[in-house]
Amino acid sequence: MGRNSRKVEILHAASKVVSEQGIFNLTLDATAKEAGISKGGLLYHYPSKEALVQGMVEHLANNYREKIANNAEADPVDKGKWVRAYVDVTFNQAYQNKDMHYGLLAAKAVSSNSLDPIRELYTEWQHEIEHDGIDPIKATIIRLATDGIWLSELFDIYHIEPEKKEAVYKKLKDWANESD
Amino acid sequence: MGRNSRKVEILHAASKVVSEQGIFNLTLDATAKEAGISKGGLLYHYPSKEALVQGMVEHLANNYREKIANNAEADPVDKGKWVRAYVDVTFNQAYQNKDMHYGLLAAKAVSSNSLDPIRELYTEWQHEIEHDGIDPIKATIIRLATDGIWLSELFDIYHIEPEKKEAVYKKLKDWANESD
DNA sequence: ATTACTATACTATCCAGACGGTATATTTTT
DNA sequence: AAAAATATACCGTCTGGATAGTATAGTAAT
Repeated sequence: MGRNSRKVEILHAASKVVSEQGIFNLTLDATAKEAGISKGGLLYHYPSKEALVQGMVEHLANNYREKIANNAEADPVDKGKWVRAYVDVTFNQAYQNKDMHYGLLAAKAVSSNSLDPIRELYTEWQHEIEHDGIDPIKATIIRLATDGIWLSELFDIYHIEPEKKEAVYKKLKDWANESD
Repeated sequence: MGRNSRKVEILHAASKVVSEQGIFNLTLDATAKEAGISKGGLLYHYPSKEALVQGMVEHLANNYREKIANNAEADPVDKGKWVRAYVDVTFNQAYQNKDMHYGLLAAKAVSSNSLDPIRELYTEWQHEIEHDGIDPIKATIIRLATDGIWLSELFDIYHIEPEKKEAVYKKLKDWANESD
């Protein structure tokens, strides 16, 4: 219970299954096997598949929320700090650990309300971004463009060359720094 | 054979199943029932579930490609016409018929290469957008922001108020018109 | 001794795909 | 033109394998 509890390990295993074998293979058996426990053990922690997916979503939402909040807090400049935090975290941190992607896909596949924690999160961020001291429409566009990058990674649809991606990142950051 | 062939009707039925019941319920039975034919009849047209999803993806990719191309061709101003076409179609036409969404989700769920037609499509567009007479980075950002809107609709994650969405749309169009 | 956890065995359901048939054109042969 | 052959477009049933979830009998730790 004290350490990185088993429940979190199971969540990571589930993400790994989705990432390597696709949503349709996110079965209780596959997750248990990946986590190195028995199916019974898995069901002890998450009594149903839906509960497992719910756990994935809640975990990633909390993680993401914390990352962005920390990033915004650490920013010495107040104006535009939430927008910058959103851009920074999504560009630089979200890709290492793609749990966000797979959790989202799993949640979308399983049921509509399993996405509720994500909805809540986005509502919070949208509020911060619109009251961040910069033009709210411009701030929203910066955020949307960041989401666009994220979409392309999520579906693995197209790849912007690294230099181009870097240039996009720089320009978005510039905009988040401009007075208006 | 002459009219809106049965195969297309089946594709729409499959999209409807995904939209109303989620990916996990995209079964051959459910699709057949929705299309008003028997399972055997369905399998006559699409010999496997994978073939069905492949059909969905190809159909929506062709549709989308055509829409954007028509829009770009109809634009009297050459500079920025592809960017404007992308923004216009995605904002104003893609949402009515959400086949794009569900087809994409189904493809992502089924297998990696079933997304190939979409990849090809995006590669084409990216090329046009980067050679559209406006700053390629700015053009890319406009496109990414448009994708961001699309992501939010796809996952039904958050809703920007209509006036705000309209303002975003206007600003993106403005940018696509600037000389820069 | 209670809690946290594991493992095995089992049930009931679901689903993809195969298969054998039917009905109705269309084409070819005679 | 009649008969025979072929192609197209379905229908309904069956089966084998997979899967969610249950039941239960345990073990290890605190």
